Amino acid sequence: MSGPRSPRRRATIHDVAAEAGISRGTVSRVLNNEPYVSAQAREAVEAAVAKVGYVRNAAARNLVTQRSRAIALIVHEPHSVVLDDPNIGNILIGTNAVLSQADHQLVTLMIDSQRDSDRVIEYLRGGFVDGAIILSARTGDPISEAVAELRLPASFVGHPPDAPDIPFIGIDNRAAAEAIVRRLVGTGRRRIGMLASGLDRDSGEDRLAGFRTALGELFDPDLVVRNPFYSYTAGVDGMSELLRRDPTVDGVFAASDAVAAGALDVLHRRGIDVPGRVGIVGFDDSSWALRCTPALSTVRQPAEDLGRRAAQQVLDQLGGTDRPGGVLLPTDIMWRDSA
Amino acid sequence: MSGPRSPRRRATIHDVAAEAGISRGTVSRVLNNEPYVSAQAREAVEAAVAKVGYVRNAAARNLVTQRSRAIALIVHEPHSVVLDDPNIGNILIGTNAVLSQADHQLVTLMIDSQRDSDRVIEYLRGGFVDGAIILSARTGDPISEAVAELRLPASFVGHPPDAPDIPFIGIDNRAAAEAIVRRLVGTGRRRIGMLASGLDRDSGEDRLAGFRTALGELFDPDLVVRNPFYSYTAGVDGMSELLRRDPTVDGVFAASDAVAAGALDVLHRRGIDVPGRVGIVGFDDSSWALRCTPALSTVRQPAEDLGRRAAQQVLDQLGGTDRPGGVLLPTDIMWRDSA
DNA sequence: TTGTACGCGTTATCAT
DNA sequence: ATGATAACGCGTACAA
Repeated sequence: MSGPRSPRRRATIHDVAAEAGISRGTVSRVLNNEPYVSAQAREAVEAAVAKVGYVRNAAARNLVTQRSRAIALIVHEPHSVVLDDPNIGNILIGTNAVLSQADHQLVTLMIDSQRDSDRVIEYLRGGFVDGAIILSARTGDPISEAVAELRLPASFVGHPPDAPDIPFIGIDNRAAAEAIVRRLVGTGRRRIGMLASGLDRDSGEDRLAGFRTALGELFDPDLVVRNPFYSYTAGVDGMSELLRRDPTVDGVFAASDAVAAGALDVLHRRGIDVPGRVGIVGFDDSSWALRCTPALSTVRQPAEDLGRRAAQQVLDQLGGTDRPGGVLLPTDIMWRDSA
Repeated sequence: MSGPRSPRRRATIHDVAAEAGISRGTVSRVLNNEPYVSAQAREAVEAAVAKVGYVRNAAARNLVTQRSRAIALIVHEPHSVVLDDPNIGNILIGTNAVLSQADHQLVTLMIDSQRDSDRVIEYLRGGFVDGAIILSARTGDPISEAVAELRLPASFVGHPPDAPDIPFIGIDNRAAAEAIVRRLVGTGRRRIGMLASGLDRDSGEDRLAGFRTALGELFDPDLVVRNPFYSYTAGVDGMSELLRRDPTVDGVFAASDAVAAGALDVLHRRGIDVPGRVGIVGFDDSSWALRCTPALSTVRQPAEDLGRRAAQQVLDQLGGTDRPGGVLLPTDIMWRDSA
């Protein structure tokens, strides 16, 4: 009942033309919904297509049109981090929505090793995609270099790369951090620490810079605990360390909600009341924020919109519009119960 | 300093051949590391490649080789669920590892609308990929049908599809559920409820069936609360409903760890001791499990291995090996503190 | 409105 | 070991 098993040759335009008794040119025109085809020819082609089971060959089409109608989203992270990052999912949603609308296929590529990196570069070079959106690129990234060298229409999200004139879309991490920390200071805290993460990229650096600015005189370098990852575990470890350094801390700025969640659990476990004795704020407004008790005060990062805008930037470049520069989206403070 | 801006024509083999002063055939041989090329020719080609900045065109190559060396991973879920599902990330890791090893590019495609579905089918048809791995397919899925019709080498993960002879890789949800629920019963609980999710697919159905079998006489249909999603929120709502239906419940089987986490929070909030008054077990052994207090007893799902095996199944088919049938991987019980 | 014929950039076959 | 040349399947001027 499952039809012939042999992988019989795929039908081509040629076969359709023969079946319909007309030329290949006309068949092609019908397939591409071009004008100047008689209704009669159209019908004949459609019938023939159905009969021979024709499906168009993308490689051949791409070869001649020099386009693939596909856009890559490159996630340049160790895989384990990908699943924990609440923003990536939303960025994906936004990107896919815009691309889908424009009839482009989003293909997600992940890089988890040198080998992956090389292969992805080959993939980009090969012309499998017409453009790329790059997440969390680091400085001196081979991917960024390849994109530049290929002059591939691209947009970087979450990271203003080295070159100043390259299109990117992000948020002002520094200003956002400064704003929420100021507000934390406004609640009367004086010994405020930071659980800093991701210092190998702009987001981490900038949040720390904003923290420092907001604190001014109050800033104490001893109260900054560093951890490479934006993770729950980083929060657990960081908070423990922070309490060790100074048991009198009364405020905490966590570099992300996941970090804040870890810190919160440490505080709970030690019976330290939040926000009574310690006020804590996070960053992202991810699903963690509402899952915490008390609900986390945090910076809302417009992740989905970031994805939409990045996709749009790439499409614009494809459409011949001039390369846009960088764009910073505004952030909001979601003030809840943790501070 | 950033080089010419004009998108000058990409160099082709032809250009390389001209530059090196040899034929295109030899250039192609060098590029593909084929034997029977003189060291001299090899050098000349390498120099020419560097000089003219040649990169091979994938479309042309795919057209003639009829292969793309790319494999699709199709995530057939509403996007919002994707980020919450802890298994997907691990499946991805496993799949990518195997494919990377075999020098194939993994491209992740997500489907979040009818439009997406149609486009992805077009993508598959177009020959952009040599095979596909399909996550959480549902019965009667257009994607599954397209894959079958195209005779595309494929492997379904997490779902034994309708057709009995199609390759898939999964776990025995029913047996796993039965095992952990038996163990829960073994702790002396008598009023055990289930927070059932994902009933529109095999995993949900099978876990419920296993639950029922394990309970035997103890089974009470009133104690099964259904929710379409495997989410934290489903756990919150479900647990509330369960307590409403019978405040004396002393055991809960949550269809996933996320669901269990939600249920646990409800229990905490009402001051119901776990595992003292209520024992609760989950499913997945995801990052949720250890994040809960008390740590969750749960079924360990070998997600990464699922991904590896699925990838291998596809590669095997590509290699001409016979289509493998379905494979069920064993699961373990991680017994911790929540029951 | 339709057909013809060329070109897209590679690989593969067959002489040499 | 290397060089011609024919596919691969499609889009598209250009001619009719």
